[in-house]
Amino acid sequence: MRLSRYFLPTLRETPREAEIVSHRLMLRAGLIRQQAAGSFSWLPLGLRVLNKINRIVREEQDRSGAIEILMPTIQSADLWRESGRYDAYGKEMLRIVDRHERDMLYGPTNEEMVTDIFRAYVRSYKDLPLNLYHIQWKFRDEVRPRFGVMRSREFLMKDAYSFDLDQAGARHSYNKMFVAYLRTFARLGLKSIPMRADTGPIGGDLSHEFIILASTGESEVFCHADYLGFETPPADTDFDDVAGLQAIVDKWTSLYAATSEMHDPAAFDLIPATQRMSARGIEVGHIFYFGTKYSAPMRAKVMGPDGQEREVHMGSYGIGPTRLVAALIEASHDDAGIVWPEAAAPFDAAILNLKVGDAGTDGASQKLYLELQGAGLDVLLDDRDERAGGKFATADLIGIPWQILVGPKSLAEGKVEVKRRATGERELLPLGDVVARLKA
RNA sequence: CGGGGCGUAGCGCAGUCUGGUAGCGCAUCUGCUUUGGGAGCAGAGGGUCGCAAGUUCAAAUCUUGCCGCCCCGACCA
Repeated sequence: MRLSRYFLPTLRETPREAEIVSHRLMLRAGLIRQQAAGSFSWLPLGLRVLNKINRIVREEQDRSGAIEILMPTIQSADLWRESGRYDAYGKEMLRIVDRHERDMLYGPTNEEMVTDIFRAYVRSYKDLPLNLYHIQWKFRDEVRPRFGVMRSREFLMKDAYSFDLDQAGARHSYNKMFVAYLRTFARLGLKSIPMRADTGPIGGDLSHEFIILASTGESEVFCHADYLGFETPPADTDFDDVAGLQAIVDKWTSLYAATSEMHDPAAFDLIPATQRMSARGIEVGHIFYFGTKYSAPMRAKVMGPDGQEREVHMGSYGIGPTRLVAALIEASHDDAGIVWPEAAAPFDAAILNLKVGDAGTDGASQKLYLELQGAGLDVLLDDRDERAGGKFATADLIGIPWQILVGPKSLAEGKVEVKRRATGERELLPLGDVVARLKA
């Protein structure tokens, strides 16, 4: 993409309403625009990041055996009356009446709807286990939206729903998501720690929040420092290996870890003092097992091997991609701007033509641009007729992992300077070596 | 929902107390000079001062009502 033809509205000054660093940087780097309280448009650069996150989320959901669908945002109130949640949910749910005076709602979550899909088609235990997920916009009419996309009213959520014949099966489904979540966050360059959680309005009796540590995090967390050294389950993990998965989950739940709501100071004090860690954290995922909470009132049953009908055991599993964008920034930024992990970066590399109009730098920039694209990289070419300083500031602000400076001085020796955003390291490389360096 | 704050050019702000020509910086546009870390000079464009009613010869400024946004608390992916 040529920056001169792109839509990248960066701001030099921080809009007044933005308080936390991720919100400030998202506005300044031109990722989002606020449209109302807790409601945001995603601008081109922000959408790129969001799409990259979604792709990783999808890959790990698919790897674990979950299957993608897409359900509507607007739901009928009748489904929610069946589960009893239409009255229970409260004012957070945005209720709408259509032209025929039918009660509708903008979905805050999809347990009822997915249960309806399930019961319409699945009759036999032989079709289990089943895990259906979608990535869809949700609306929760928060009392107080804040912190930009961290707590917005409209937000994107990956929500998965598992169906099993019994509790043991459901436990395995839960463990699959548990491992998939560990992998998803790790691939985004985040160290996540599963913490036992309150089950809240979704209900149920087994639940974990996945918390990433960030000094500006919204909640206080307490955990054993050894979690930071735990290894992420590898890509070739066998998700059908019941005992193997259970062993991974057991390991990742073996040490103390709790958010402030679930904190037990006595248990925390049992950790050796050097390994006691209290920090700030951001919740990026939440998983629940809730048994027959929905299958019972909604009569989602299958025939078992013994010829008996029984209610399926369910779980639900959420990740907020829009919130993850903010969480990534909270976890990784500096005074100059965002420092994207490579997996989430909107572009892999930026070429900075330091003297637009100069035949040498113009030609070299163009050549590099085509070469890097040909090598399969997403490249942003800063070909604006602007001073170099502005280009550096923009590139740092939007956090592209690699910056390639094409200026007349180094070019005189046939070289360009390659800079890493994360470390600030620079090296002078012959033009022809750039592709190999970035691919390495 | 309780408490507090703020709405003036795209962004950041001054002006409001004490009513009297609507300003500053950045951004934008034009020209020239510049080009290795947010350039310099000269010029230009851009405003229902959140909305409405009221007071007044006169309202960004005073009064009342409403709307929007932000922060703290309670609540939450």
